[in-house]
Amino acid sequence: MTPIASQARWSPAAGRSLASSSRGRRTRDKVLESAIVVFGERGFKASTVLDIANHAGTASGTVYQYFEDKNDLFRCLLQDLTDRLYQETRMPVDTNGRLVARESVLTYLRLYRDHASIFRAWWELLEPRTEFTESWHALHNRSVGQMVAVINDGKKRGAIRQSLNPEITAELIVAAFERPVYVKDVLGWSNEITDEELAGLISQLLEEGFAAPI
Amino acid sequence: MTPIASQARWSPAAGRSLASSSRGRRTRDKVLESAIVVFGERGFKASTVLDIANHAGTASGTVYQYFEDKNDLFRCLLQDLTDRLYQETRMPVDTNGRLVARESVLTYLRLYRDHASIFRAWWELLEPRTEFTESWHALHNRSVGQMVAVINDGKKRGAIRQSLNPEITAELIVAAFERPVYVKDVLGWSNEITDEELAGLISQLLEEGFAAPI
Amino acid sequence: MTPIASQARWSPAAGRSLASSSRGRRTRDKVLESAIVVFGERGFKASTVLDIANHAGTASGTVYQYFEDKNDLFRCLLQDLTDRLYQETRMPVDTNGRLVARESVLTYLRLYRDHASIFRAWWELLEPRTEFTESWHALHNRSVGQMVAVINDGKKRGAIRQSLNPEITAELIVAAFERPVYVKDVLGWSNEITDEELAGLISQLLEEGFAAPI
Amino acid sequence: MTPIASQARWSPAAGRSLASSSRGRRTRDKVLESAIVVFGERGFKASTVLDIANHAGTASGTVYQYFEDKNDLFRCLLQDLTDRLYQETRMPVDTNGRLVARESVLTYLRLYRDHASIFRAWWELLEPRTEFTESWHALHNRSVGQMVAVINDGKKRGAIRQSLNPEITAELIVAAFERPVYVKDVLGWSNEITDEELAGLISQLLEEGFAAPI
DNA sequence: GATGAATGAGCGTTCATTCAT
DNA sequence: AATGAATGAACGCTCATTCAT
Repeated sequence: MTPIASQARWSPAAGRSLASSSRGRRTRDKVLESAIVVFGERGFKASTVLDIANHAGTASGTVYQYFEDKNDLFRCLLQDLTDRLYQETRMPVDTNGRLVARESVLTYLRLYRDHASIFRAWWELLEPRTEFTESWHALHNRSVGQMVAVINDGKKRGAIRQSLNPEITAELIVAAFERPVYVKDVLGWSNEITDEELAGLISQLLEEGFAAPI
Repeated sequence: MTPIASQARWSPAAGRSLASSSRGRRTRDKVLESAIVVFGERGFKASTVLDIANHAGTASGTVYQYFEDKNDLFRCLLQDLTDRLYQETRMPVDTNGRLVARESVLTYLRLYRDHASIFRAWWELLEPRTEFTESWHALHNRSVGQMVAVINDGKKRGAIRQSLNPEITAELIVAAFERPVYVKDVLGWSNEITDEELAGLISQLLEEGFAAPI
Repeated sequence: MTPIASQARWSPAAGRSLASSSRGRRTRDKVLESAIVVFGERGFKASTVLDIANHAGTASGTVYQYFEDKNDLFRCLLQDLTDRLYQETRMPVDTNGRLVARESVLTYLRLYRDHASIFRAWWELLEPRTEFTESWHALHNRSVGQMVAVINDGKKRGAIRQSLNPEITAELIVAAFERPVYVKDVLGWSNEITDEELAGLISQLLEEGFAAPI
Repeated sequence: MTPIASQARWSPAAGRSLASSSRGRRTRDKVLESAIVVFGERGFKASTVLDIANHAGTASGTVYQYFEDKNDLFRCLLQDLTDRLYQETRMPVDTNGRLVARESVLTYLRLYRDHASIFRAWWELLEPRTEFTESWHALHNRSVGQMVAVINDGKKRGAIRQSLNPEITAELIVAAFERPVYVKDVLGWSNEITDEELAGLISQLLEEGFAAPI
């Protein structure tokens, strides 16, 4: 449906290892985990390599054994995240073979929340345009593409009005659930919306709209 | 409806002038304009005071004649923007006395586009929580509040289903038009949505939903 | 007795005027007075030319009409002070023709207090060695010289033991009254010593010593 | 007698190390030594961090590995000094159990001379009132307190006249030996006074006064 | 005479990155 | 594999001084 991110998968940069010993692997993992925590707490730019190393209980130089630079560290983190995202967010189908948005939205919200730290850094790095922009775009396109599929399915079934532009509508729908979760989970501003309410509203919107029943 | 931002208006910090001579006013304006351009190009954090000064054709020290620091410069820019925003985005009423979202959304989109540079910096500064968070929140609440009014109006008229939670729905609607314009105008990723289409969809969503007519 | 400061008297530097019009004279005076106040409040280095100009109600450029630079401004102030000091602190003589220290010390203390602002800046400027060091030295030598005279007079009269080295003793005596007044009036640390007590002790020290009467 | 300085002892600020390797310790020591030299040459304010780093043969950043800022560097230097001062300047007692000033003054003078650079910076930092004022005050009070003890002891023995106010007199005596050493060793103006002469005079002053023997 | 806008050298400080151990 | 000391470019900001008006 939507093209998979075309960029090369992350792999250790020249001169950096993937840790062959188990001791090395443990250290590398600690660094990665610490990066998630620290990025989540302070954002990407405000996190220093020393912060991350300290949190991992290693020396700052150790980070550079496994990662070329701060960006490379994040690149690796991001690879993990997008892998999971691409695996876990598939468009579900209901018992009648209809594509349904509800489950998909719920999954997305859950993943977002679970990886809020990384999303936080990711957003920060979209601007000014960086190497991370493209992967974000790819993911976004995928979400939109899934929503387009739902809309087209609905149209075929006669449940959604034919005049609707699927792409634009999908963009709008995706925005409608992505933004609140960003504000809530990334910026940490508690709004009162639960995932269920959000997913419910999105479904309703697609299936019945907000108009009063006749 | 929604409380107006309570924070103090911007005024020159202690020791900074508002430029009494016309030469000074011209310089100050150049600095302000340059800040808009440079912030728009590189974002807030990546823009150095020297970048701005160079673009304005002045020495870096000149910036500090008029502004206390980089934040103060942005604060001033933001004041201008929010002033315009609060003035120009009022909820319009149609000939039958109904609140209508369409015009309001269009105005919002236009202002956003005109001041994309500032919005860009603003978003960047929301994280981690800064002094600019509150004013953003205030503006956001205002947008949501206006949308709540539209929904309640629709309910009273029997055009919107009674079961709808106005606050949550409004939040979702605002997200639906704010996000695309952010992505398009701030991040500069051309999507294919025109303002009219967006505003039209929002209206339709509120008035008829997306469901196929029976 | 002691050589008068040998350096040139202060006069307006090249390109600076002594104010010919009365308006100019008024401005110049305001600047001078403000400098005293501001130096007294913040010390020399921490006082900016703008501080002084603001306090005088003039523009910063105006200061440079009359003074070459910040140092020159202080140089002028210092000239006034040393003029007064050299005029007013003469070694007094009692009815029997004996040189007496008491009055001299009191005068010194009073002048010090009246011009604490300038002394404050002066001390600050002694380090690292500056052009103001020499004049300070000259004044100090004068004080010491006067004290030497008192001691020699006392010796001649048989009131002070012959074995005493007049120069060293004088140095010590001058220190004994200068330091407390510096700490009190310049640094502003209230100690409990009044001028009278100090002068009295100095006299007693010279005339009777601290030893218990036999 | 006099309360010991109550402030916290110096320890590396957050994020600064005490150098765990011997190479680091060597560097840190070089920085400390250089600071003493440079402060001694130019005073505190006029010494830049780069001056110190250059003198130590390191990069400016290296200074910040060990010290939070210029003040912190001085704070550390001061700790060393006051430690030695408090250890080494105790009020000595003669064979008859009498408190004697002579040795105490000599010790003080020696320490002062050995650490003239630091005293120089210290004095500079007393004005305007800084964090270093309190510790200076504490040390000064200690000196005065010791002198008060000597005077009271002398009174008890009947060697010093009863009418003398011990506090004021002590203040004056301390000034009498502190000031000349400051002028000589800190400001570097050679006066002709040797430590022995100074200490001798102070003793004589206390024990016999300056009056001629009857 | 007076103004105040403009300058820019210079400072303190940060932090990603390197590299000897 | 891990360390942490060392680096130095780069930034934000200050302020004495100049000069066109």
